[in-house]
Amino acid sequence: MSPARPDPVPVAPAARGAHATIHDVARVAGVSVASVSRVFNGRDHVRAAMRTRVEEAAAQLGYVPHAGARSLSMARTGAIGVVLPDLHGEFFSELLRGMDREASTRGLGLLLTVLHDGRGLDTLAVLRGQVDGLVVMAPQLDPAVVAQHMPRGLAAVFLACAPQDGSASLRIDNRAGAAAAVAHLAAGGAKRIVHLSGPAGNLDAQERRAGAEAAAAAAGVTLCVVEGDFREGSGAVVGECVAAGTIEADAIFAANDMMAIGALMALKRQGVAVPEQVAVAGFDDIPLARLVTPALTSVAIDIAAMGARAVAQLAARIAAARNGFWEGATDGADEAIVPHLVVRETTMISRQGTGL
Amino acid sequence: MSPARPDPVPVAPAARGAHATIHDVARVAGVSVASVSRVFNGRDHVRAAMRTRVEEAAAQLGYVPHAGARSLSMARTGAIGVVLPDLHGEFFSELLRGMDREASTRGLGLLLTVLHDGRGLDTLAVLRGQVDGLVVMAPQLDPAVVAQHMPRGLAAVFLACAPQDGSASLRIDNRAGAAAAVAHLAAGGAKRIVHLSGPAGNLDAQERRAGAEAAAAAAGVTLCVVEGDFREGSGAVVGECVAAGTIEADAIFAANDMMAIGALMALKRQGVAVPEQVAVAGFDDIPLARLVTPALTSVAIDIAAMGARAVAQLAARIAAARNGFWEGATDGADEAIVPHLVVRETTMISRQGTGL
DNA sequence: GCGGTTTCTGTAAGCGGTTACAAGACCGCG
DNA sequence: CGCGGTCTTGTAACCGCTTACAGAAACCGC
Repeated sequence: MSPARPDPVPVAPAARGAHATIHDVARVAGVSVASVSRVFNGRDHVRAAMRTRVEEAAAQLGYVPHAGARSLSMARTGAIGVVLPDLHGEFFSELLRGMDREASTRGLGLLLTVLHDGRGLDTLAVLRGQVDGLVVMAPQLDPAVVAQHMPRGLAAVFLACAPQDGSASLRIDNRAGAAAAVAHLAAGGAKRIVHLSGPAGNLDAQERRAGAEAAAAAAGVTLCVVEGDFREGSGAVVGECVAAGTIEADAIFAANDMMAIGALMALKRQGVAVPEQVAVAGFDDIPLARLVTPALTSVAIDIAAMGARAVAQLAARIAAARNGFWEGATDGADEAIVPHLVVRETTMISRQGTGL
Repeated sequence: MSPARPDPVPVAPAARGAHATIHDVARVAGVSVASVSRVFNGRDHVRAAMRTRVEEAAAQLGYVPHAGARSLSMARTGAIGVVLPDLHGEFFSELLRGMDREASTRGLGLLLTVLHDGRGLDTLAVLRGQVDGLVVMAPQLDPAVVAQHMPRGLAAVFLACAPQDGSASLRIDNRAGAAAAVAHLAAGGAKRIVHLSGPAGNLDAQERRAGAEAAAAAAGVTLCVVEGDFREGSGAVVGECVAAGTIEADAIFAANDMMAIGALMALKRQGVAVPEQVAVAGFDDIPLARLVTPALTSVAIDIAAMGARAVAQLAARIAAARNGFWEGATDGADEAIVPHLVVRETTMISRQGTGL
């Protein structure tokens, strides 16, 4: 090796289009980088004179700290990863809205990752070092597979999907919600209820179905199940069938609102009176539910609150981890969110005088 | 200084809850960190034997590269910042959906930042070093202020707001859309149209209003403007007024669908026939528009496509910047998205036999 | 005027990767 | 067997920032 290396050159006059670094500020202000850092982070003792010199230099250079570098040395990114299934409709805007509300009060950003049908879970790994924790919602996936792909040691909260050990989770009490809807339909006089379920592989769908079946049994009414896909189209098909008499029923309970609305529209198109001839209820209580005519009875979840809660819980776990409770007894922390029934026109029957 | 410092200790046996680093992998595999890096990044020549040793060590330790460190040394984060006004409803889920679609095919993540009413723009600065570029949508803000807060040298695309110099922008041709709606109402026989505008400070609102006024003038019909707030409530108020005759009108053109729906519901409640007595049209064509009864005529924008386009344009700018075109002549690149009218029941009038 | 504090400020070692550069391994050939 | 060239691999210098630690400066009472 040549004894004198080619002289590192002080370099970087912050010209070009590039950004000024903390070194540029230090040089211009005639102080050390440590001092600049102190000025920007407050806490430490810095003399007023130096503070103003640094601030002036920074302003002059248009210096903005580099979040990436900062997060690397502080081992804290200030962002949380949100992993969601393919986004559709109001459910997701509400969820994100709630998450954002909570995250922004804590000074956290939201890094969105959508699990598209095909590839997907590998992207989870990529998140290490880019986020402080993860909120994962993947009702369509096998929990074991998800667990396997989780970056180890990263705080996580699971939302509305099968619980993982060692991680907190937030679940919707689908059974209770579905049961409430079916009980309500039965109380309104329905005798033959058709349950339009979600896809068989989906956990929410399974639980809602179970709740519906339990309530039907308890109320002594018959319940037949038709599998749908959570989209308007499958609701329409069932609506047509009921209207045509192919399926004999006096009430439809759909596992989500979009299917309920599809059914409702189909019934209307076919001239079937709702709720007089067939009552309809959905699940989720999307904003649209109260706007369709007749307004749709639905099982409501405060989606935004759920999102906010998930973020709050994650923040707590992150804090705990930072304070040394490594994979300690901090787990558990499973919460179930109990939905409530919102009764509207599609079930306002008084066929038996027992309607609510 | 003591001549022998306290011996740095090789440390970090990847135990604890922490993650294994590239050094751990190197140590276990008995190679240098450079080699591990090479194995993980493919490109370079590495002998098969070493590759497998490294891969085994990595698998054994559950090693996952640290995105933060990686982005620091490569000066590329793999994420783009999305800055949006307060999220509401389907518009945003569609927008995000489109952005995500485009971003994920390019291997980019989406870092969401919502500009809440009060504080806000300072958060933009925080993004430096955390994202490779920014898609900014801030129709409610003064462009000059936004420009001032932009981290210098960061690629950006502005969405549906006043153009910034040096940055690309994507705009909705609000004038054309509003004009089409008003022209359609006039063609259907409307003589006195009330335009329910958005908040005065909002650029979209201003442009839609201008388009409506121009079209009304061209068609020789009277147009009176009432300022709303883009939410259902203000639509309801105007609906009530029209029903009560406080405002005399035979057609309502609202600057967005939620207000149109609010008006529509109010009219229905008051027993005013739509479209026979009063026609109604909205703007945005949210999914809800076709589901209300009667179905709402609206000006449609392919929101998801717009989001996708914004991301694509940003990706192009980022690539350009990386290739040395620093704030070069690459600017301009302004695109306008022309919306189209979707005619539905609320304007299917044939009062004059001229209805569409 | 000097040791003992207390308060600043600078030096340098990380954080976890990438990568230019040079050194070593290996090969074919005269 | 020595030599130039091609592959592999290791060393170490960054990327931009934080922070433990130590040195300098200022202040104090004697």
